[in-house]
Amino acid sequence: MEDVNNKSSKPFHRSTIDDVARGAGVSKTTISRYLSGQFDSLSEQTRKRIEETIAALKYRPNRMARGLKRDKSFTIGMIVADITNPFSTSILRGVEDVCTKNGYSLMVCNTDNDPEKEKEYIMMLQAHRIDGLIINSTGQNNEYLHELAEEKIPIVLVDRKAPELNFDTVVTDNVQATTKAIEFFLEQGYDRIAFFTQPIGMVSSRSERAGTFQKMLEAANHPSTSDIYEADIRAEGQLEQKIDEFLASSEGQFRMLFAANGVMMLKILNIFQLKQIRIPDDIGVACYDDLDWAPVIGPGITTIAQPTYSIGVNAMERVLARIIGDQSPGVLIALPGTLNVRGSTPSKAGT
Amino acid sequence: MEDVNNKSSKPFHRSTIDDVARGAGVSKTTISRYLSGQFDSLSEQTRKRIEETIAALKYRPNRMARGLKRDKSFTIGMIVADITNPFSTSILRGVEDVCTKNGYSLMVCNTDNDPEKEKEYIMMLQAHRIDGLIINSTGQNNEYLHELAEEKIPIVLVDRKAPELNFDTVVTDNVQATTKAIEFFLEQGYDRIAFFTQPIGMVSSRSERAGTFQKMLEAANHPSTSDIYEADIRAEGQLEQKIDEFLASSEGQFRMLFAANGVMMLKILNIFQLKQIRIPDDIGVACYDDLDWAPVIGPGITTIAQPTYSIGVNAMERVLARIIGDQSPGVLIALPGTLNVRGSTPSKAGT
DNA sequence: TTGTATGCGTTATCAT
DNA sequence: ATGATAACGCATACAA
Repeated sequence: MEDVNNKSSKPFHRSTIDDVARGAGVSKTTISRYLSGQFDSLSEQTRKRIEETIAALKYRPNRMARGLKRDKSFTIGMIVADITNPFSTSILRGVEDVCTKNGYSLMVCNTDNDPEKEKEYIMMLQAHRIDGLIINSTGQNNEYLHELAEEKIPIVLVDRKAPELNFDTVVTDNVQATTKAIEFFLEQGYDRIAFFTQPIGMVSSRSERAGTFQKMLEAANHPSTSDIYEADIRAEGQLEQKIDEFLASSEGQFRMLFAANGVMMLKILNIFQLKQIRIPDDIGVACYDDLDWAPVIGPGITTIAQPTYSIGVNAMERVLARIIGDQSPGVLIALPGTLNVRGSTPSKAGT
Repeated sequence: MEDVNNKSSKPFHRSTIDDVARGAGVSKTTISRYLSGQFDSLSEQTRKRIEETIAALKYRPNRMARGLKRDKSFTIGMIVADITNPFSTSILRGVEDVCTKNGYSLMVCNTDNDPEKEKEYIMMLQAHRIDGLIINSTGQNNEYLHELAEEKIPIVLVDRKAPELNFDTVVTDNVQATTKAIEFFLEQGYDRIAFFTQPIGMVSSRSERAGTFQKMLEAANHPSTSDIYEADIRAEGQLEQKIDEFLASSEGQFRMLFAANGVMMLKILNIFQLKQIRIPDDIGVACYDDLDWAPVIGPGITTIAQPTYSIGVNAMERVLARIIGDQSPGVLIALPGTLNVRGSTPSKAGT
């Protein structure tokens, strides 16, 4: 069996533009012209000869060399808070498709919502001279983002706004989506509605969702105006404690729990299961993110589908627009969410 | 508000090693020494001056230039069949963590199991002069992979073997994991066990799982020896048809369905839900991949947890080993899976 | 239609 | 302990 890993066998020579030039009997300038598709300044003859030589030599232009010369890496950086979250990967898919179609490669970085990691990644991507950055930011590194922006590198914010930065931003229209959901919940006649979210902090998507929740319940003069529960799902026991709080305070009432994202919903459902709390008999539930398990759990979980793939596509399209010279002020793109009603949110009347 | 996107404002100058040299009043060679950590050949004085200058100028070494010179990009390529599958992202997490710790960046590519896309990505990564490749291959592009290997680029196969390639390979120990699961199913006393898989083709993980299933049932003289169903989950109606087939043929028997991966399991559960087939009353189920919904669906779904994160870590560690010179023949690392028994697979006796 | 020469931002070799 | 210079692989201005 051939030992493909033996580095010492022969000091492998990767062919360069010079090799191709020599092989085709022309200058490297001519090869370069071929590579950049300037076929009209090439004779049919030489063009064919170049083609053959490239194939024979298995020549692949070195992107680093090209990038160095043209000051363009043809790679895009993407920083996500949690690559494990289907929300992120779906956006990633959208970004990737647009990248590929336009000849860009994608460098993916996962921060676990850790500002320190995020900072490291920003600097690393900067060192790679990325041509654009799509980021689901923690909001703690605006200084470094701003530095990137000063270098004329297009930056697009995803899922989280940062008005002070004036970057292009692509998000779900959280006010619209939340409004639609709450309207429905109110119609169903719930006496108590709990909103469960991860710590709101400065994360715009969280504050918009919680804010809309509160405003609407106030407007409806609903008893649950302050039933907003913040819990760090990584902190042992914290979520369960908040759940117990709500369950105790709403004992016997027609109630539901609205989770601000799919991952949190799943954690909550786990806890419910341990406590033998039944859905929707003991409590109704609904959440953001229409993940693939939603139809299958219990009576089906009511969800708000976010236009994730589309968010990715739009984000990358903004990057491209900036690259080709768009200099207008930062644009905000808010894409509508969709409410999927399932069995987990019955009406008080009994439909 | 400052217009950070206005490219024409001032022709931004990104500082280079020359700027730093000038600023610190030394030669670029000295700066280069500093950058590569050769502090023992630098006076305390100049070292501090360089440090200050770098900070003042916000200098970031250009990785393309460095890569060009040293013939090393410090980036790793990762090609996955489906980034949307939690199985993939979990591996990705492992790969990423090891990358970051060692100063490597990660280029992520998603093929949708399309050999053509895969080929494009391989060539693109080659053009970037990646220092290593981790790939969940379709198996249709061995020619190009081999070409990469000839260029002494370490390649690690993940989840799928390709013995003819002699690459390092990291997988779940499918025989071990499947054996453990089937032993359990047999103990539970099922009269019929269906194995549902995506088209086996040349994918080693699929064939090993199906093969082990078949061998074990034969050894046990079990009636389900040929209850192996292949279905393309993207083909409309195909999965449902196979399900109907099995349901009809096993009517009234104590039976279960074993799905070869989590995504497929979810599709099947969807179909069961539509048909109002109850778990485990009408049929038991189990699957590969211990995804986060498993404990929460129905009575809890029995699963085989794959050591995904660890697969990623091991894969990247193999890449690093090759980079620092390991020239031994391709290594196979088979990591054990874990059986998680839940309510979806009751015993005939009634436990 | 084709070629020559220079430079992109680094590192490495050889001096001093 | 520090510098001058060449070279990495390519694109571009300028010539021919």
